[in-house]
Amino acid sequence: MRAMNFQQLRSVREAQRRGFNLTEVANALHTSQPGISRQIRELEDELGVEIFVRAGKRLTGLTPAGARVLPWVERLLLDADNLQRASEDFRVGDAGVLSIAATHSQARYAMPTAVRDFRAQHPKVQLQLHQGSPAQIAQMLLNGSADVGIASLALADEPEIVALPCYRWTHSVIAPPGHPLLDGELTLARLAEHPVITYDNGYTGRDSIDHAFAKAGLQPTVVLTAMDADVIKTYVELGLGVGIIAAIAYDETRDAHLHAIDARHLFAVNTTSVGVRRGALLRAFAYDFITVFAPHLARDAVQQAQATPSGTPPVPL
Amino acid sequence: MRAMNFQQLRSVREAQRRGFNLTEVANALHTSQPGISRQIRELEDELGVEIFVRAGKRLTGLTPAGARVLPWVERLLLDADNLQRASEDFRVGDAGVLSIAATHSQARYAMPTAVRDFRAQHPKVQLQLHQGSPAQIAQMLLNGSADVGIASLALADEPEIVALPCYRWTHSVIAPPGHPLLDGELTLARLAEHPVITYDNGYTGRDSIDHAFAKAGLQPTVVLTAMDADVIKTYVELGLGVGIIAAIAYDETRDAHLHAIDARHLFAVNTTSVGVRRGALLRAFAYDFITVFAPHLARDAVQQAQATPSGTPPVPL
DNA sequence: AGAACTTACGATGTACGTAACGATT
DNA sequence: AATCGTTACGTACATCGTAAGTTCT
Repeated sequence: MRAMNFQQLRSVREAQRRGFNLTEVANALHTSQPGISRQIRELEDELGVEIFVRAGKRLTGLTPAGARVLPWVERLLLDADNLQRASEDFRVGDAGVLSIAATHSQARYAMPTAVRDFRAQHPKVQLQLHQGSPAQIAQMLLNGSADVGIASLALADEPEIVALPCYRWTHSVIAPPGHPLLDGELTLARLAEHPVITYDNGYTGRDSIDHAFAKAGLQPTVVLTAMDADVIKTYVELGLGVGIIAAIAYDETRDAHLHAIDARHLFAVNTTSVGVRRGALLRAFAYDFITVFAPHLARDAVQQAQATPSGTPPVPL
Repeated sequence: MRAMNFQQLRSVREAQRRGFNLTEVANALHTSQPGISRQIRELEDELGVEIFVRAGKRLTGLTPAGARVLPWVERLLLDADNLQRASEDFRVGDAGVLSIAATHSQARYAMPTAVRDFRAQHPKVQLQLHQGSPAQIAQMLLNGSADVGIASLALADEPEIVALPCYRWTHSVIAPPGHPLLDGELTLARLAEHPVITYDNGYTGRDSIDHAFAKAGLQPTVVLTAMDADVIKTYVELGLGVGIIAAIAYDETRDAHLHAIDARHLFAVNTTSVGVRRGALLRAFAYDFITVFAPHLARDAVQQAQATPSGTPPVPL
């Protein structure tokens, strides 16, 4: 009696993730390519169903059966991880690794106090802080390389990720001392007369900036974009233009050589969210971190949200 | 690199189900007892956590870690079944076995037309009809020996079972021709003057019968109880008393030698539910059966309900 | 003494990597 | 010709059942 095993499941999952290239899968799983080939065949035999479409000898895609079956493979492997993590809480108690993926803005301006408090509470937990775009953060959550993601609402696009709103923030305009924008009322029209430096597409509320200008029928000259406010500030100091950054990124004492004007009346309010993979169990301290970062998100609330709330069973049909 | 495997998981699950008696587990899983012992040890080693409490050599209970870990073991095995079933739909198409557990009343009076229609739609599906008490039905759903359960709302007690209301029904009183109860208005007080024959505790709305009498401060003489209306009718015919049965169980032509009086004004309305295990994927035809039985329960609606709606993540804390 | 779990051991079978082969681009 | 997947094969290791050993009731 030969039964399904986890190595087979991993092979199949990885084959899909790596675009059906078994050689690549073998490298990723640190084993030989013929081994992978066999594992996949064996699972297909076991289930009595072809999972992959084979064009001659190459794998080129998923069969309908494969598409139906794969979500369950993912779920099974996710649950296997959950089982491991559930026992880790007992095995090593309050020690371990917490991997957080965040955008630069969050890591630099929103998270420091939470990280400090968390470290005090859990000195034995090693923190890994990964930076990336919201899309990269989502990817890290999905493949398990990050436990917690912190970014703007963009995470909510992915159905397998639960995004929990943490706090709301607005933009500020920054300019060098003496800049004409600093006098008088700040309007979109006046702002659009100057060269603008702001965030890259997809980052930190860039959408709401674009949207506001578009809605007003204005086309500002964006002379430079960057992933983070520090870079933007640098170029604003150099006189390349005025900056539009998250209000939280301006510090009156540290950034004394720049002036900030509240711009909350110009651009839509933004929301920062904590993202976690749906259905994934986190270590106890990971839930603690979330609570430290956003006090209204207690463990129960997060788990409730993760449990699979909206109609998203692994199998759509 | 030795990894977790399903046999270990099965051993652990079965050990809990069978009250920590490994010899019994070994029989249930058709293997040797030392094998089970090893499987359990291996999983504990793998997870680095003791799952079972050992008093000397015997297993006596779950450790706190075990209690935390076991729901994930269950989930993993459930998902493994789901994976199998998902592929079965492709492997054998519209063939297979559908196991339905129902109370006698449901099987005898509510299900026949649904079964007939279902058989016409799915001639290649073998139907297994199991009878049992609501508690037994719940048990069968939980251990996978039934796919679909049909019973009164009692199924809803178990959080791992989703009970979907199907239809509502009321009771009738039956009596032999010429019985004094047949003349005049039927009241609880008059009913309580006669010996009563009705369902066993826990069956088919027995609760609502008891409750109605208790609320009226009456204590009827229940001279005989049975699991099903056929037995009750037999003894009512013999003149042992008047019967209280589900209205649906009285057929005017077949039961011509008995008279029925509508008793819906005396006892609370009852609800019959279809129960399925939460988180379990069913074969496509199983969803079809549910829809045939209760047309408002389409596949999507059932799956939605199964997905884990109310806050019941596998791990409570 | 008996029931229940563990340890020990030997046979069977499974898993995996290397190497050779076949097919596709 | 190069890339990619399959087949073949031998070794190493894992699994499982039997039998003996140990501990608790």
